[in-house]
Order: sequence, then structure tokens, then C-alpha cells
Amino acid sequence: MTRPKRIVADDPAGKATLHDVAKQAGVSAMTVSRVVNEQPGVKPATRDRVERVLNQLGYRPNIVARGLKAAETNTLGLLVPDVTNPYFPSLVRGAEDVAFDAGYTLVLHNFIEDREREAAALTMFEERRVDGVIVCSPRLPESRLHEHLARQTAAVVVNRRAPAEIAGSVRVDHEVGARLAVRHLLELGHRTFGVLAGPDDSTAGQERLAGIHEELKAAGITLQEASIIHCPPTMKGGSDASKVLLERDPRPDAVLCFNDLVAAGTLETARNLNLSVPDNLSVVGYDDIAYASMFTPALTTLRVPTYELGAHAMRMLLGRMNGEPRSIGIVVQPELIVRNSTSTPRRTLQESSA
Amino acid sequence: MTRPKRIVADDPAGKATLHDVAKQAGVSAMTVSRVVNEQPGVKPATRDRVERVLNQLGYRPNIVARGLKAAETNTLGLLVPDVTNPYFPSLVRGAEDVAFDAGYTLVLHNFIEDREREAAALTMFEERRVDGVIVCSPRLPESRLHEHLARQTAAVVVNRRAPAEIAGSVRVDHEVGARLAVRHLLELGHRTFGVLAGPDDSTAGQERLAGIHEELKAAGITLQEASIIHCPPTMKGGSDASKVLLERDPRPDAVLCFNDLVAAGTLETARNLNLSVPDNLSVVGYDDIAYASMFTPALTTLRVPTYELGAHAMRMLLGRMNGEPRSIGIVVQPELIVRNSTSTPRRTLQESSA
DNA sequence: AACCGTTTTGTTAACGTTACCAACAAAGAC
DNA sequence: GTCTTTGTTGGTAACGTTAACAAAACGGTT
Repeated sequence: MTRPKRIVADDPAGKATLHDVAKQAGVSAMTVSRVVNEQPGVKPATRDRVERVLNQLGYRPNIVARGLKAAETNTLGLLVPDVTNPYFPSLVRGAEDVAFDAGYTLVLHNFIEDREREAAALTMFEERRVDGVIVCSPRLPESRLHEHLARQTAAVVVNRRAPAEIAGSVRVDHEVGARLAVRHLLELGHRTFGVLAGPDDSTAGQERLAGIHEELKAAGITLQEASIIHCPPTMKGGSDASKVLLERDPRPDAVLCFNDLVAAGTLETARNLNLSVPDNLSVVGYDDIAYASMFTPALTTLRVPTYELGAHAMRMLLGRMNGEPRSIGIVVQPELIVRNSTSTPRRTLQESSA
Repeated sequence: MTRPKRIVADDPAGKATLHDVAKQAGVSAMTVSRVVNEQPGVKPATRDRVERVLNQLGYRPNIVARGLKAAETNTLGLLVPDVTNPYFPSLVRGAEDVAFDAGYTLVLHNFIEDREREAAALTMFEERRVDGVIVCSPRLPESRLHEHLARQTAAVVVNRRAPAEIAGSVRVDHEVGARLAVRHLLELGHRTFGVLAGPDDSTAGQERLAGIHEELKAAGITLQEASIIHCPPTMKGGSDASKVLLERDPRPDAVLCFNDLVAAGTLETARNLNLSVPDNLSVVGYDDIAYASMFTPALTTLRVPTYELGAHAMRMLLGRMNGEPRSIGIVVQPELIVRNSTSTPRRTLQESSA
């Protein structure tokens, strides 16, 4: 159970400190510090001598100690529901690329759709004294979330509104997205809808539901409660929930899915039930993940610029850390991408021929 | 450019220290420390009083300071080429789940297939004094990689061999995987092969090439150099490279792809060239990412248990950190998953009918 | 009341770094 | 040769925590 400090016992380069270097070079620690940080006011000869020892000992500044002194860790926290959902990796990449350029390191944490793990991660970020936090698609209720975020130096939430004094907000206009999808299906002639609404604690999901309801109401259609099923935002979640949905009577001829993974699960179920998509059933996804175009059939979905979402969020976070005026939240518009999973309903044809 | 220490100026819960709590409660810092760490030897009455102040001030231990004292940061580094490749998220999840249970925090870094960023990340991990590192699919040459890893307290590499005194190794038997794929295609009757070999600095790719060569040699077939094309391990990389490959004469009737993304790109190209997969062209992927079964057609590929790979690597890392006997590397076997992208070649039929 | 052992609490120093100020040396001004 | 001025270097303390030891308080014996 003892933890060896170094693997290679005789490695002199292990963990040399400023003092080690100072002693070896015959100068004070301060002088070494100045050399390391490229500060002026060191005689070239001294600098050379110190630098030689620095290299020889393989000195690496201890960022932990530096952070303790400076009360800054140069670390940012990024909290996402689950990197396994392809929506997030590119968002992470967007955030990471911006953070990297600004000299920050990212601590990534998945909370796996679990509120308690989300809260635990937020606490962990506090204890670690990260310089700022981005929380994607939080599942925590507002009060608890804000309590945590208020304790942070700076914070940005993605896919959620937030008061400017608590956190910046970068979000997708999910209501508009949902309306675009519904309008598309209405134009194709669909009248019987099903919704696989994702986790019920997702605010994005709630916004989409609102959009769906409004757009349908405008068309004089009411959506029955039983046609709305909440499910985990995964392929499995989609295939399970769609099994229930597609055995309802009347069977919906169009399904609006929480995201592309849920849509993928729905396609799978449809295949198993020998329902042809889009002939018997139209399916709309959400997010336009990279593989949506590869699905069978290629998925009609709403494109969300995830990389930019992450990059925006990170830029906003860095801005807030620097005390820049608190900008209003950023809202990006999703774009409807029509592919082959939606078409005019032909159920009647098929049924008459059956 | 000034960095405000707190967003909510009047938030008393901001960043209270042990001393703040001690003063408020009228005890010494040590006593508070004992309460925080749930150590015995504090009178219940005192403990209660301290705990009340602790809550009132919203004290959070400063892990940075604790780490400085203990020379342990409770942080582990995880370096991957690119989370955007669905191979990695589940590996990350595997590693993270194990690390989380053991009380460690993960610092994730993408090096985006860039050697210099890989080296920079490794240096960053050193400066941050992480307690251990896992490096996935390193692109760095052995000498440079080992130089970095030797400086770490503990290290594990995934998808690469390593001497036990430098790092643990968890890898997939890529040579066997490649041979399984080739054998499958040979059994179907294919004789003209193309290889989209991925990045030329990927050791996994090199192992697969070796496997392909051997298996073909055993069958008396030689693979022409020009039929091997290196490409980035992405969909774009695959579609670009396959364009070149599929316009060669004679056109290969079977393509072995570096991973499922490259295979996806190849399917796309085939569609554009009006080549039917699998009738005119068989395509084999690698990894069995979650969406491989959703592709058009469903992809024949080699299943790699990525989640377990990550979990194994993390367990091994924790073991090495605890000075457990250095186990020999773990090697997992990939499994051939036959779907619809491979079949007996029917090119001759089609050509005669054309 | 003096003594003991036990429990509870406090003091000091250290982890590695750097801000701040003091000390010193060298070079120039008179 | 003394007095600045400028340039270079060193000493001290502090960031927040905790290990190790020291001291006090307590309860019970004789």
C-alpha cells in the first residue's frame, strides 16, 4: 500500500524543486524562480548557469504549489452528462481547443445522467479550486444548481437559461427546433404524432415539448399525454420507449425523438416490427450527430453546431473570468436537415393492400 | 483584466479557510482539520460547534493545499487522440468509472493526432503532479514517450507495448484482429484487397498491417504497396483515401479499414461511385462502435471491448500506483462481427451483365 | 492534595512557489 | 574618493493544509 514516489528509483530528474536547483547552481531560489519565469533582472551569466542546472535536473515547475500561492489553478471544470453520447465529444473538443489556446487545462467529468453525481462533481470542482466551470445540460433543479454555481469564480451553463449574475448561458433554441420538426411533418401530411421526450429532468426536453405543443395547437391538433414517453437519451432508451409507443392504437405515423440516439433506437424497433421507415413511419432526430447520415435510412434531424457551442461557452467563461461585462446569453438556432427518414405517410395505402 | 475572486461579492461562503473557521469557532486550526477529516479525539461538544461554523461558512477543503502537503493530487491524467472518435468515449467512461470509485479525478486531454500536443500534454501532466497517467494510442515514438512516462509516478499505455518498468500495457491483439478479417474475406472468395491503413505513426495500424500481410502470404497472395493507403482515422480521411483506392485498376473487391469511421467514409465513397456494398465491394471496419450496426449496410467489423479496455487500464494504473507487483500486460482479443457489408464477390456477374 | 494515565487541544514547521523588500555590487556623476 | 543610481541577488513570509509533537484538561487513585 506504500506509494513509491518514483518508478525509476535512480532517476535524478524525478521531482527536483526550485531549492534543489538553487543549491546546485549556487544561487537563491528566487533567482531560479526568475529564470524559470523569464523575468528580467538576471545577469546573463547567472541565467545560463541556472538554465544548465534546470535542464540537467529536468526541473518542472510545480503547478500545484504555484496555484496555492496565486490562488489560481489554471484549471477549468467541464461537466457533461455522458461523453458516450456523440453530441458531447465535439462540444468538449470545442471547449478544449479554446481553453488550450488560452493556456488552461480542462478537468472533464461525466455525471451519467445522475443528479447526485452532478452535484458531487460540482463540489469536487469547488474543492479543487478550478478557475471556472462549464456545465452542459444540467439535470439539477435550478435552486441546487445555482447554489453551486454561485460559489464558483465563474460559470457558464450550456442548454439552460441562467441569470447573468450566476452564470453565462449558451443554448440552442430548442423550442424553435421542435417547431421546425413539427412543421415539416405537418407539411408532409402527418396528423398522428408520438414523442420520445428524453429524460424528464432535461430542460432542453421541456423546451422542445413546449414547442411541439404550440406548433400542433396552431394546427388544431392536440397531442395526447400517452403519446409522450420519457426515456434515457440513449439508443437503448429509444428502442425500449419506441416499442411502447408503436404498439399504441392508433399507432403514430410520425415520431419526434429527443436526440439522434433515441431516433436510432426507434429505427431499430421499427425494423423489428417490420415497419418501413419512412413509408409506414416518419422519424425525426435531434442534434445531427456525425453518423445520422449513415443510418438506415439517413436520418432527418435538427443540426446543432455542437463544436461552436463548446467554443462559445468557453470563450464566454474566459470572458467572465476576466471580469468582462456580463453579456446576455448566446442562443443559437438549429437547422432542419431533411434526409430519408421522413416522407408523406403511406400507411393507408399499405393498410389497404394488406 | 482583473480577476474577481468571487462573482457574488457578498457571498460569505466564498472561500473560507480552516483558520477562518477556527477563529470563528474559537478553536485551533488543527482541531478544525480533525473535524473535517473525521479523525477521532475531538470532544463531541467541540465537534458540534465546529461543524456548525463549517456549515455556516460553507467551508470546502482546499485540495490544492492538501495535495501540496501530501505530495499527492488525487488526480490522474488521461490522454487520448480524439474523443470525437467514438472509439474513445466509452474507453474514457470505463477509466473514469473506475477512477471515480477509487476517489480520483480525471484530467482528460485530446492531442488530436498531433505529436507535439501529445508531448505538451505529457509535460503538463508532470507539472500538475498527477498521481498517474494513462496514454491511449500514443503517436509519439518510443524514445520520447518513454522519457516522459519514466518521469511519472505510474503510467499505463493502451494499444501499445511497453517495458514493465516504464509503464503497464493494455492492448488489443490487432494482429489477430486483422487476420480474422482477412480470413473472413478469403473465405468469401475475395482475392483483390485494399487497405486503408490509418495514420502511419499508429502502432496499432502497423500491427494490423503485419497481420494482413502474414495472413495473405499464407494464402499465397501478395498485397501491392499501392493498395495500402494511410489516412487520418476519420470519416473524411476514409472517404478521401477510398476515392483514390477505388479508382485503382484492378479495383479491389474488398477493403480493410483502419476503423469504423474510415469504413463509414468508404461506404460513402462507394455510394457516390455507384458501387453496391457488399455486391461490388466488401468493407470491413474495426472497433465495432455503437453505430456500426446502424450504417448502410450494417458494417462487418471487429469488436473491441473499449469500456473494459479503459477499466482494465485504470485498474492497472491504480495497482501500479500502490506498488503492486508489475503484472505483465493485458492483451484482449477482438471478435469478428459479420454483418452486411461483406459477401461473396459478385463483380464478375455485374460486369458481364453491364 | 499529589499523582497518574487518558483524552482533548494547541503549536510549530513544512510542502514548493513567489511577492515584497532589503542588501549588495558595479557603474557613473561630481 | 564619496555619493547616487542602476542592476542583480538574497531573505522572509505567506498561500491552506496537516504530521508530529507539546501542553493542557480531565477523571480517577492513593
